[in-house]
Amino acid sequence: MTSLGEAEFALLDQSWHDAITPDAARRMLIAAAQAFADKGYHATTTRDIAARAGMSPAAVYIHYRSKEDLLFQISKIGHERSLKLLTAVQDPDPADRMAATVAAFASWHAEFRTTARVVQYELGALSPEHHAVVAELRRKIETHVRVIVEDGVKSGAFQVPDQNGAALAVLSLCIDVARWYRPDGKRTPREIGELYADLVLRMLRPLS
Amino acid sequence: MTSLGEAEFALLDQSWHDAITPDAARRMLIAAAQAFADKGYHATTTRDIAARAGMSPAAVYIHYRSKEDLLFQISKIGHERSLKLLTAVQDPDPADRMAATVAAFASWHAEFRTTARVVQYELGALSPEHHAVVAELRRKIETHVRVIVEDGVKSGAFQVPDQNGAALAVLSLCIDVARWYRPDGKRTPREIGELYADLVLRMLRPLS
DNA sequence: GTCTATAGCCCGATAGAC
DNA sequence: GTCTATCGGGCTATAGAC
Repeated sequence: MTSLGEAEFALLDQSWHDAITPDAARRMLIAAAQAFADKGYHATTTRDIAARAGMSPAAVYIHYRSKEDLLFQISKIGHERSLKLLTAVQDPDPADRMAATVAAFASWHAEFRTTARVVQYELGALSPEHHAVVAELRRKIETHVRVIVEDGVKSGAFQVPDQNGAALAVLSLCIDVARWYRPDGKRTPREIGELYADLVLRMLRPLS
Repeated sequence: MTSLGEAEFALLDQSWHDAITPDAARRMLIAAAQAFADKGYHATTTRDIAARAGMSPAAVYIHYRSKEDLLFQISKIGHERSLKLLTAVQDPDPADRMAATVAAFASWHAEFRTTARVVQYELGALSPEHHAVVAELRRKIETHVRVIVEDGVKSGAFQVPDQNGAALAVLSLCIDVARWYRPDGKRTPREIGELYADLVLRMLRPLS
């Protein structure tokens, strides 16, 4: 494993520390998240996951029911994390709230790109029952952003012809960071958050 | 097959008519594109593809070397199509050119969502040699958009703190349409193009 | 060009020892 | 809780008849 891989493991291990115990279960989940993010769920074998975690293929089934169960845990907790990120922003001014929300949401998709890619691109691999759980979390995320746009339009801070369309574009912009971001790229996650907060405020600001 | 599926087939058949002959090869390629877009490359079996095309599993190998070859044809021609879409816009005014470019690029990702999803989300499944061919086309697409931003900044039509960052955001916004667009959604591809052209011009316009 | 049949391989998941 | 060994099945691709 490269030192970049080790750094990423340490970051993810800290990030998942509260949610998953014991250690072996967490190691397996992080291995799965990295494999799913790299190659996609269907291209990943349970043997891949076990090898990344330094265990035998059968060890996957000690802590998880199936490969899909592993995906569900990553997706569910990942969605809960990103929703919590949004609800933590409490600024009463709509423009400030939008800027802080976009900065947090976009930079999360860069910093936790591994988790974010699983969250955003592997929905279709979930079982119908598990997909329904995650879809409910996604609705909450979408509503949260739409409300900020609506508040801004009410207060006069924003002026857009299509509020739902604008909210869709804001979410889309942040989510797509998980697709193009590379850890060795020019911009840090924080810089991406700042850049995007600025671009979104320009997009929503009233025409002068 | 549903009537929606038949309508989509007719659209794609027309779209691929010039590029792929004979008919059986084109039918197979369209079947593959629909399967890859629905479930992803790795989740799609050659049996799926053949069944969608109404042929036997072995028929895939009459016109294509492998499953990956089928993916490469879709990806390469899809990238060429979307690049051609951009170079067709020739307006001398940077703001008008950007608006027309974004409208065309975003609406293509909606109307040809099936092809676009393969183009944007299955790069990792290409062989290294095939990936290199497609990566060169992607660089041309990125450069094309970056030049419009630069021209607009030079002319004073645009004012942004980070030109590369702004070009990245514009491309990202259009590409992500392929992820969220649904044919039965509220907005037509044309309406999405118009919405996005407006939002992008707001984003790039000088602060007053 | 298209079919049926199948070779050869690898997958997800389980059994049972320790 | 982790291992080795393996089952049953589905996969990509090919062989050979028509």
